[in-house]
Amino acid sequence: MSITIKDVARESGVNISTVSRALNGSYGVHKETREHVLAISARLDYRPNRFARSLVTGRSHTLGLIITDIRNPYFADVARGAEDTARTGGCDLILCNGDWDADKQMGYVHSLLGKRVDGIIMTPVATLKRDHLEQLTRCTVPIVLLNRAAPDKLFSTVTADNEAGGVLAAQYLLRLGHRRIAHVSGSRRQRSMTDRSAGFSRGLKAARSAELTVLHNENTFAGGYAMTMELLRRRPETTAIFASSDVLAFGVLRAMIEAGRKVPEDISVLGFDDIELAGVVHPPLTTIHQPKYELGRAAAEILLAYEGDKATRSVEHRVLGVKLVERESCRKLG
Amino acid sequence: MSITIKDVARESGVNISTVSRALNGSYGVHKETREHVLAISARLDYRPNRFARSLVTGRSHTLGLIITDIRNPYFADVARGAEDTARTGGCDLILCNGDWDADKQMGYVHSLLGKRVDGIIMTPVATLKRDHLEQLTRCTVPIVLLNRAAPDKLFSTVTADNEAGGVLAAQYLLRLGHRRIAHVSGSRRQRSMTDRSAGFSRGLKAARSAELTVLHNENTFAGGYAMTMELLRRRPETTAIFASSDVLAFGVLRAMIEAGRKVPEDISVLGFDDIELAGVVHPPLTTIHQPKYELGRAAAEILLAYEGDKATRSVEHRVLGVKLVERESCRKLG
DNA sequence: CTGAAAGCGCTAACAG
DNA sequence: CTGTTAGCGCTTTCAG
Repeated sequence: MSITIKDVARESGVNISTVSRALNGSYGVHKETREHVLAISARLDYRPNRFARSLVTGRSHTLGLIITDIRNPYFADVARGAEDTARTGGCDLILCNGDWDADKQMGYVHSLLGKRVDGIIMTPVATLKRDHLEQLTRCTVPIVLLNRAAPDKLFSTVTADNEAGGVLAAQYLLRLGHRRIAHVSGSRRQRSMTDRSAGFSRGLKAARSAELTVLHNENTFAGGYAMTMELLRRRPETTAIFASSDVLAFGVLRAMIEAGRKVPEDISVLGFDDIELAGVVHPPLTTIHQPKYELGRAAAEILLAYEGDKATRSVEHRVLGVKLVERESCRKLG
Repeated sequence: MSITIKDVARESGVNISTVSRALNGSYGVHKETREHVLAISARLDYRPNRFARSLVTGRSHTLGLIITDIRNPYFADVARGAEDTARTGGCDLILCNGDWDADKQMGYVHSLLGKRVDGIIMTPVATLKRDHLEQLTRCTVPIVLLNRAAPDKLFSTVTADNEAGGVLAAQYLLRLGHRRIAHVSGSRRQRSMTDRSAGFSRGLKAARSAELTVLHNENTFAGGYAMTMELLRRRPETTAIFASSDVLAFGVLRAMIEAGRKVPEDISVLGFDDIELAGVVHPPLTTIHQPKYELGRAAAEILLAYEGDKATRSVEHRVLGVKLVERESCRKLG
């Protein structure tokens, strides 16, 4: 058995409550007493049992993060932002990979609830049913939803301004003189994807002469590749492609290489996300930067703020800005 | 306040100890009683307080994972393997980003110790001093070291067979007919890097005529780029480069593009790790595959096994095999 | 098979 | 400023 507050108390010749006070820095302990206690507990390598503390305080100093898969670089960034911030606020972060599986996600929620985490950050999968959401609303711990634009009255949300990013993409391509444009995107059921597409369409409307071809497939390298192959067949005259994610754009790039079309000489490619490798592929990908790290940070901040005053647990919605990062995959036409 | 075991007991008209037994499946509860209790607790949406339980059982059902940065895709894979396995064993995983900072790492260790985690997986930074290591040996919880070949008597370790990977790389390049070979690597202070280099040198010795140029720099994209630029100046006759990591290899690839040297036509490039993007860059990178996910899994497995019998906590060392993955960045000479 | 009771280690009133 | 005491919610003997 490890050493407890009693040992420290006995060793320093004071009562356990004095030890507790000395360690927690509450006022009302004589300076010398405190220092003595601190010295003893350091010597004994005393480590307060967080369970015992949490049992009485009701706070675990732990946050839960439920994402789909940490191997997705996007979520790794988010996780890092959340962990750094949680740590600053004295909290640990429990990592949960939900894998697009609604039941698995809900299983994590329940597990975290059992651990009495102080808050949960989650990227809800689109397949989360009303029933599930209702369960969430009944939760006693605060939940922050990531990448869910729908401004719920029940949960706080943090999301990138996907629609504005779509508009930005459109404006940029138009400015470069492109008119025969294609858009490859992921699942129509994922809000972040559809918002980008909506913004893009809206942005293109500014130019009457623009022609837009839209394709959907899964949001993966393979999906981007497949859509591009189809596009080259159906619309070989296309001069620019906007992909809803960098991963999709990588698939586009790969397809272009195989089709012998040079980027950006023959065709421009624009991505979304700005994951680290966007700057590494060839050609370096011009893309819409999304503040991934900051997304995680913002979510954790909201949760930490709740900890301060449990009373005023008002719902909050943060939308973080996006921006264009010009590299070398797009060029001015003509 | 959330609902407790007392509420369930009262509602089902039995004693709390009966509820506890019914829920924990221990024998000695009448079938009907158990079912009744289970029904009630489900209706009440009862969630046992894990703190209270842990306080008495002494087990937290939580593992800690200390890595340098989850944004490194390599660690994301490891983390995923560890999380999946921990979860299977009924444990949560606390994520800690230690950032190559020995003090930060030790801070995490102490924090996790306070939380009474059941075990810690860590990638010890090379700068961890003897003093730090001694602190670790005094820990009451089991610690598994990742990527630390030195077979300690004090800690269990899990590592990829880096040296064998280096040998594999040498044999492959020799088989392709290369003789003027370069090797770009990361810090000389990182064991996983030096093991790869050692294996590579040893493997090359098989061919008397082989000439080897070795360069060191930081293990990043930029490092690989810089070393390649220098190499092209100093040894333009080189026909093949072995990089100690895929990230380094990406830097090499980039430098080649800028220098107008075609891969693999003009020069072959071989990586190490097989991160996901190795197959996506152009040309797809031939590399030594390292079982990242399995590394995380193995580490978690060791910890979970300890949980079973705390008595037989024998130190264990696992070395996982590596293999060559041929893609398109190397070619046969002549 | 079930109930009563003793803690696990700590914090937080309440006295002194 | 410091000691006493009563729990936090749960598991686990020990009786019955």
